[in-house]
Amino acid sequence: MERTVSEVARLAGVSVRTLRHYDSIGLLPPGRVAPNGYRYYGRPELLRLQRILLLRELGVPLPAIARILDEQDDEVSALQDHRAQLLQERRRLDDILGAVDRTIAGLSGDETVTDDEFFAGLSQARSRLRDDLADRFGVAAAEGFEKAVRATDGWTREDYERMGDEGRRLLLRMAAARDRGVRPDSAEALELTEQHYDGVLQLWPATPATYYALGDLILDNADQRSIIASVDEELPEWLAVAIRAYAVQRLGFAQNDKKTVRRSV
Amino acid sequence: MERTVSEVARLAGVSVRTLRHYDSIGLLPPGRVAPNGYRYYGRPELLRLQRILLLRELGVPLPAIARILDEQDDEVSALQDHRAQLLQERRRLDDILGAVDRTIAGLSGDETVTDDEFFAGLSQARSRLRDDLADRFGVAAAEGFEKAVRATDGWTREDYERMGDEGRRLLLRMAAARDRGVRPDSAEALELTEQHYDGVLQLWPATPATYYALGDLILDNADQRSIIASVDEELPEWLAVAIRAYAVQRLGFAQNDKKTVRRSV
DNA sequence: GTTGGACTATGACGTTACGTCACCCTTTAG
DNA sequence: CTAAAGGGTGACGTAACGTCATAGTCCAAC
Repeated sequence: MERTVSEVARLAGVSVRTLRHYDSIGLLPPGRVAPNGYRYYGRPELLRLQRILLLRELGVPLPAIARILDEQDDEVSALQDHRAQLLQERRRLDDILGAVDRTIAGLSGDETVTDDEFFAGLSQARSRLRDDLADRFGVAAAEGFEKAVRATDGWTREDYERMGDEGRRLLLRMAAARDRGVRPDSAEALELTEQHYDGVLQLWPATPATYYALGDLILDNADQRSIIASVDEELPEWLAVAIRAYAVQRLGFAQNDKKTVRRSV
Repeated sequence: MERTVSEVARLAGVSVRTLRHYDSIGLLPPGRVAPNGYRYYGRPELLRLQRILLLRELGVPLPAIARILDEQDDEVSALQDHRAQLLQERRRLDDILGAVDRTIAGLSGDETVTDDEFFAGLSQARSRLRDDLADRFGVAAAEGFEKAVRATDGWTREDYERMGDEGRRLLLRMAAARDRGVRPDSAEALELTEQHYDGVLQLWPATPATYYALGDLILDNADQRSIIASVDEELPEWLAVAIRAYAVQRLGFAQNDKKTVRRSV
């Protein structure tokens, strides 16, 4: 009843190398090893191999299989844990797929939105933002915004989309940090927020006070909020706190000045 | 405007090691390398890094990113190819998830089907199969089946499920072979079918003629067909041909004998 | 007895995208 | 001038084997 490696391999539908591998990691030692080093497998080893291969097909990593088979780890709960990981993997795949789709749509000119419509929409979004800025910070701030915007006159649609990607990447990193439990006023968050501040500066001559107040704007302004929320549902609140913390801790904005800003509305 | 490794790493949110890696594989050489070996990155490298990271987040492997950026490979079609691979990955994950769920359900006693119901269902399926065998091959064959079945008297539900897994694994390997374009009468298919034949022999004293006729049974008998089709939609037809080929080429069943079998109905 | 083909064995490298030492050299602030 | 940052180059580890390269073993045929 003893089988050689190649016989077992043929019966089980695996390679000889796989059997050698399983031996070397101690997952499936042969029942007997002849003096010449040849491996021979008996019925118990064949049965164990069946169980190994079943779990392997379910995507369970080999060390986990060893635990389940040897240490009498509960098979059901082990599989349930594994199932949870598979689900997470699938969610990650879905996220990536969504991002790929959006990217393809953007790059391929998005038939549903022509360039004209794109720029019209951009212009509309800008004027809504301008009005909001004027409401909050006064006409001067809105004019500063318009002036900075003029610097983008020569931009192509691709330029905008490239910049959008860059911003989205930053938001993704913030979302990842939030996921890891990073507080919005921690040093790590301030590092990230600094990049946000730098980005904002390129489009708007923000002062410590106006940057502080931006924390409110991204919560209230529908356009801004939805951009951020599209990356992570709970990111707007986190970013708002981070922005205020950055303005206070790194830009020296004092809470007392807050009224000044409000008054300038 | 030149940045050191750590500056670039901080700005882009990657590790220094990653930049060294990208340099070593030629994906992102620094704009300038000082005599002391220090790497310095300029604006073009930062922009390239942005594009690299965007694609990386989309799950594109680094060599593919290099092709896209350097060889002017069409970005959109490259992403579409990538998208197709992601979809395939997700399908694979879904398949595994389904298998895991079925396995968990089986192992945890499947509340929806009690042991009593399980054995009742088993008994029903058996009697349907027995009737089918009697119709096709005569009462003697059906009795042989019953006799073999008695050998499983002491089996627990787990034993049955273990054996079902074994059978399913064989069917999976056949499905994989079929997917690769293996013909059901090729040598490789005969190897696999031999294992099917061995398995059948344990439950039923098949003769070359009856095994040949089993090719029809798995197509016509609803229970058998659905078991096989649940693994792969098009497997029943493939296996039917493989069974007939095996009976002829390995068991020496002659086509002329076919009438004999039919007559015995 | 030997020859040859089939089978077996043991390394060791390759794969993916870096993380993590270990060890050494510059630059810079005090 | 010294010590702390920060930079550099290997080299190993990761998951699960595939794929050589090299060498010993077995068995049937001559």
